Amino acid sequence: MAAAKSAQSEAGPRKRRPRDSLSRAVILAAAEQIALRDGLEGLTFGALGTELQAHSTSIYRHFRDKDELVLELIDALRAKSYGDQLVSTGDWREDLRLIATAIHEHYLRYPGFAQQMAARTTRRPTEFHNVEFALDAMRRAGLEDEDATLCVRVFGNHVRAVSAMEASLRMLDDEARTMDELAWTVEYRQLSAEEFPNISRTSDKLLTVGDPRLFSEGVEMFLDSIELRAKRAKAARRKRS
Amino acid sequence: MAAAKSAQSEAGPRKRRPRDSLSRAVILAAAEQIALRDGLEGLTFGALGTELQAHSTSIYRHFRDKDELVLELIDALRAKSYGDQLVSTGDWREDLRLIATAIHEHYLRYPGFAQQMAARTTRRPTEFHNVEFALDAMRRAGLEDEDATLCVRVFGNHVRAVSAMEASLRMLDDEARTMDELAWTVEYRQLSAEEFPNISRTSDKLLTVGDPRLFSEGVEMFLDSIELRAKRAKAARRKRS
DNA sequence: TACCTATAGTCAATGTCGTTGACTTCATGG
DNA sequence: CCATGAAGTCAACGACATTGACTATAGGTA
Repeated sequence: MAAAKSAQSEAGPRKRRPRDSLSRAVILAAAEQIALRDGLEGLTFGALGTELQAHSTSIYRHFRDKDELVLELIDALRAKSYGDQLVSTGDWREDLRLIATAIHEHYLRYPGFAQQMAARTTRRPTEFHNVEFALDAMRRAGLEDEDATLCVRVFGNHVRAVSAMEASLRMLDDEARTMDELAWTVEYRQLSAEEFPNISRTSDKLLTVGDPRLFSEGVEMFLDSIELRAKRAKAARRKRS
Repeated sequence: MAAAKSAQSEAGPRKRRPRDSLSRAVILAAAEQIALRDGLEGLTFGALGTELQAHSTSIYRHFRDKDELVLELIDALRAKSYGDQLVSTGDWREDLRLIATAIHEHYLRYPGFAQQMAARTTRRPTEFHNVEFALDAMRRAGLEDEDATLCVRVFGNHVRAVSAMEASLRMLDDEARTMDELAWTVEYRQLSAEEFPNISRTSDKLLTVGDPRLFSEGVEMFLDSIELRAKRAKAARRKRS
């Protein structure tokens, strides 16, 4: 109730931040701290202000709006997380597993950003590098350029979309998640055998939603499918010549 | 400036809604109208109040909070959209295409709900029916129960996740979407051929993010992969006996 | 050195949300 | 015919992003 006007914990006439002590880099670092600690929903201008010991609206001197800040943050996190890990092993299957795993783990590390990371194109070095890396693996698998560009997109969409969905599962409140998981181990076993014969027969084998095997098996199925396409292309080439 | 206190467009002392004229069903119908017209972001309690000609907070007499309302709405839309369309053709590939297409189209029809529809388990008849339908197709494809349950999940996750991602693309403001699409037709063609040889070579063949071929090709790749698994299982059975 | 000015940080205010608690109305049934 | 409580209303709250007016200050210029 004394003199302290704003939410400064200690007394004293809260001082103004020194000039030029804020910058995009400083703000992004603070944003990363908050995102790691509280998730994306905790990343508000208010929280940023507290973290920076600055007024929340000072951020508008450096970013046009929150969207611009979030996009920059996504790119920074991506570069830091797997920007330097993508080194070819020489084995195309292993390389595609590598990039899929890197993206999957990255999304699960920042589940609050997963949705935006999956859907948007950042057109930044990290993204270019990913595409180049995957295209090269596809070529070594034996795909023609047409198939390679198609498969890069289909495979990339799969990896990003499924990772984002898994991530969004982890963002649910405990109550909702528990209910959802329970459904697959309880409710599906109680369905009538006449109406749902296949579910009844296999109900003890049904996987729960977040089962870790799902992602890796999905990747393997794509790899098989790519190999099949390469064989077909090879056969077509032989026939033509 | 006259007597009208609230935002009623016409004069007159806005009347109270007759007792018991609201119900979950009435509110859900209004919510669907708004969702169709303005998308999920337009579905606010304020908008619901206007649509119903009722006070926004009256809704709390029928739904605990907004989340409960949204989940109910998702289920209603799903049942209406493809609850009765899933009739087997006898051809397992065609059946899996059928359910994939139904889900894909449904998600694109309600892009604002796609994220929530993809991630959450509703454990309602429509969902049970989908699983049963897909399991049956897998069995007819020749998969053992272990593989069938796995593939149902992997395939289902793929379809829902990719559809949700495509849907979320359509939710971006025009500005962001235009920029993102332009990237694939312009910026990727300007990358240096030394640093990104594969991109340079294939840049005229790169598909744009929302290309309709991507979804159907992804489905076909999965179908090929499922067929391959079935063949392997058959071979293993023959060997064993 | 003393002043100017562009810029960075601050602050108060606005508008949009979801949600709450205190009201008012009114159909029912004792 | 009044008491009860459920259904609709309303004002207010707190969180949020964003805006425009302000104020202090670093760096250049006279």
